[in-house]
Amino acid sequence: MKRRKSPAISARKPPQQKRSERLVADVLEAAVRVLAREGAPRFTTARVAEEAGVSVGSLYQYFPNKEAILFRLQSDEWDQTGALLEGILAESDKPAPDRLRSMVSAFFQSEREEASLRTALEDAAPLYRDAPEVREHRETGMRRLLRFMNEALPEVSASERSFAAAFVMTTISAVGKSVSAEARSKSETDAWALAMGDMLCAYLQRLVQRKREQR
Amino acid sequence: MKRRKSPAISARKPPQQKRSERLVADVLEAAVRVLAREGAPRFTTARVAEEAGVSVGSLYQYFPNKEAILFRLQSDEWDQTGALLEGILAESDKPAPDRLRSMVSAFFQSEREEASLRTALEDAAPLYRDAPEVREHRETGMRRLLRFMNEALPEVSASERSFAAAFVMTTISAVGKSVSAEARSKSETDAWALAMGDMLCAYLQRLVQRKREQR
Amino acid sequence: MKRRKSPAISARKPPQQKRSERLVADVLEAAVRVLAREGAPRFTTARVAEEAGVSVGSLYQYFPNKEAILFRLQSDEWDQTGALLEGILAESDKPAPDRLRSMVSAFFQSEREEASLRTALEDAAPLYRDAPEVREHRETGMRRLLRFMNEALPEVSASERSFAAAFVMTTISAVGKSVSAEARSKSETDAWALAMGDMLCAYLQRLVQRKREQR
Amino acid sequence: MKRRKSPAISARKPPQQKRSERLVADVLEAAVRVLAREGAPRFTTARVAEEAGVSVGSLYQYFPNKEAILFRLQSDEWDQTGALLEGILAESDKPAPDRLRSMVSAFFQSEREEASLRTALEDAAPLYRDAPEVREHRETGMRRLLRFMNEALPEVSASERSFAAAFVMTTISAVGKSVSAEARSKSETDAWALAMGDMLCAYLQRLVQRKREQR
DNA sequence: TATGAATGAGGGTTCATTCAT
DNA sequence: AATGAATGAACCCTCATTCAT
Repeated sequence: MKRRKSPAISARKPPQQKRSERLVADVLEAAVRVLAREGAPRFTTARVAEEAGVSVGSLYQYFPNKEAILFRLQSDEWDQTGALLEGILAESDKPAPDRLRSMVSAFFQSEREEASLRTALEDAAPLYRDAPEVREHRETGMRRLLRFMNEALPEVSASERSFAAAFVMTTISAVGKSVSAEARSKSETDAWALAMGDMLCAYLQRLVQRKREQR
Repeated sequence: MKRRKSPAISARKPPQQKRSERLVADVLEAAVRVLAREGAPRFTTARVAEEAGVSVGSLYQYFPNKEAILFRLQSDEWDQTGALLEGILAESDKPAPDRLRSMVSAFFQSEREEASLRTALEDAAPLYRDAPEVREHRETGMRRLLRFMNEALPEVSASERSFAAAFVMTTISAVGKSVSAEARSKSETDAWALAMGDMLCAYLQRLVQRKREQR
Repeated sequence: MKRRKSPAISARKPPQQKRSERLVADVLEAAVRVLAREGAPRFTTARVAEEAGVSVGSLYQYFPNKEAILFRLQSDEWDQTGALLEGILAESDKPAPDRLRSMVSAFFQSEREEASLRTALEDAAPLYRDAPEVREHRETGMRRLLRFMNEALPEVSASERSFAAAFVMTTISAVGKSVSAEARSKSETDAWALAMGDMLCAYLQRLVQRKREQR
Repeated sequence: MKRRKSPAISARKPPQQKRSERLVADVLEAAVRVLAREGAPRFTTARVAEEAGVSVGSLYQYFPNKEAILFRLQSDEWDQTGALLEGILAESDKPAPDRLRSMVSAFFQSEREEASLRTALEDAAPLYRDAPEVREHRETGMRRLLRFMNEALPEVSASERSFAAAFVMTTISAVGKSVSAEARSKSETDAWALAMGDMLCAYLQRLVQRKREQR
């Protein structure tokens, strides 16, 4: 596919006054509602502005374009979830497998709770996906997981650990999306999280065993 | 998210004549090229018609709307891949785990090979996702996998098997998408397929062991 | 000044049918009216379409963008005037100075006759000025004038002749614009043409004399 | 073309305080930079204000609208160049033709030196052209040139002199614009000034000769 | 049956100007 | 006096779909 322009996506200016902060917050909340209610294809700046009770002009004073709003939504979400998951992975008093399971469960539930928003954001991904800012988020996430992996798989070589981290991250995040897309109930989501936890622990354990057998 | 109109998506009329079949095929091939070359947002009926060397009018004789073309593309793809994977899973002379691994590998590679098309189709998913026909495909896929699971996990209860099938299917398909989206090399894709095979086998094995321990 | 994108400006497709030709003609005529009536800043595709009794969509089927309409207007005008002037300059039975004077007069009058259009087109020049097609027109004009100069100034060196041609061309065209901009009466325009003719002839004569004195 | 509203264009209030003068000067300098850097279509009040380090509100305290800024730029330029040229034309110890040539040269060079600004101002002309203040400038210029003509062509009738002045003025100014638009080098500009000087002198001389022959 | 011209609502974005603070 | 947030009409352009030929 031809690479298409991916225009600036970062916030146009940092809201400096109370008034502006309120406006930015209003816009973002309105965006969430529009996205969830109307879906990605009907997510337009005009609709967001109207929903926010604000003029389009004002909206464009704080977001350089439509993509920026979506990216901001996604970015905020990543930040929140990221912090949550990091907290879980860092509880060093618990055994590593338990932490992994908890993390998966927390992640799946958080995806499920705002399923319609998640799906819509996913649909809108083509609009912000190519921005360089996205990389950073991904890398931050990777660093967090890697820190956990270093602790959980000390015997395994660095390169293998690195691969495992990428593999686990992709798997969790991809399956998480699917779980939210199918909008299952809380208990059903738990079942999925359990299975995923099982599977990942089995995988990590196998990595360790293999290492031991090599000696 | 509000359920939006999901207009008819099935072919408008079964192509009854050689001429028509040719036309439908031309359109679909053109659609693939347009999608891969221009991406989902620039996938328009006009462009497809032009690429196919056909008039828009003719195109609308055989497809009720744009979504129908996309759905047909996806549908054909599902049919093909489904058949391929079923073939692999059904090779009853090989051990089940080997078959599972082969299947994952075949699937990941097929996703990778037409990555740009896959990504574009994924981007266009909101346009056809809500159609009822999609369910059928999913169910067909499930049936196939279930048949394999019955054979691979005979000791496990039917309900557990059913869940495992859904879980495995979702995981493979979700991660497969990610793999194609990142457009990795053949060898890198192999590494991912290997890891995924490992992980799934570990998971299934664990299901069996747990059953045995319960006795 | 930073160079800004100058998107394609040539006709989108050659009108192939009677119907289309009619449409293109209607649009161009409407464009002339809009330009003359409302001025360059209010020259919008919507207004042109409405004036032409045509939908915007149709307009965009034959012109890739607004600039293209303006360029086409200018281009047609250049073609017409160019042919007219070439005819005058090529009347080899008349003395060269007479031809030059006739040419200036014809040019000034043609500029005056559609003064408001000319002014508006001039105002819109920034929109099409950077297109490569414009160069061609200028070069065609230069070639024509140069042919005349070769005949009128045989004694003068080629490089001097070339410079003189550029100089004469720029002068006539620049002053012609001013004349039309000030929308003078026919007789006043004649006076200006006369003066310009005098001046140019004096200039050319001086070039020749200087050459002779060098010998 | 319909006469469109030409809103007040003169400075909103005479800057009475040092602070205000500074602000007006800052805005004008910023305007020059914006115009030269971004071109006429991107010349916006917001950009000018930002470049000047001033709020839009302040800007509107001293200029009633965008056009006023542009007009002021043009006006200042006219004043400056006018004074320069008058100085040259008034050097009564030199022969008239020499003065005329010097004047042309000075004018062409001054146009060339700030070519991008000149072009942009020219592009913006539709915005301020219709203002009555423009007439005054033109008339001031005419008075200056006329004074020179009276001295250079004493034998010629007043009406003829008057016409000649208008003709010379228009020619120089029109061709000057073209020269700056094509952004030639200093030496090339000199060549053009030389030719223009030659031509104008030949023209004036011819006027005189014709007068003498009439006697 | 095939064509492709025609439609026009709707999309994203800009900008001159005002006015509450 | 100075600020700069807010406005919203207006702009250019696209595209799914129809229908006269």
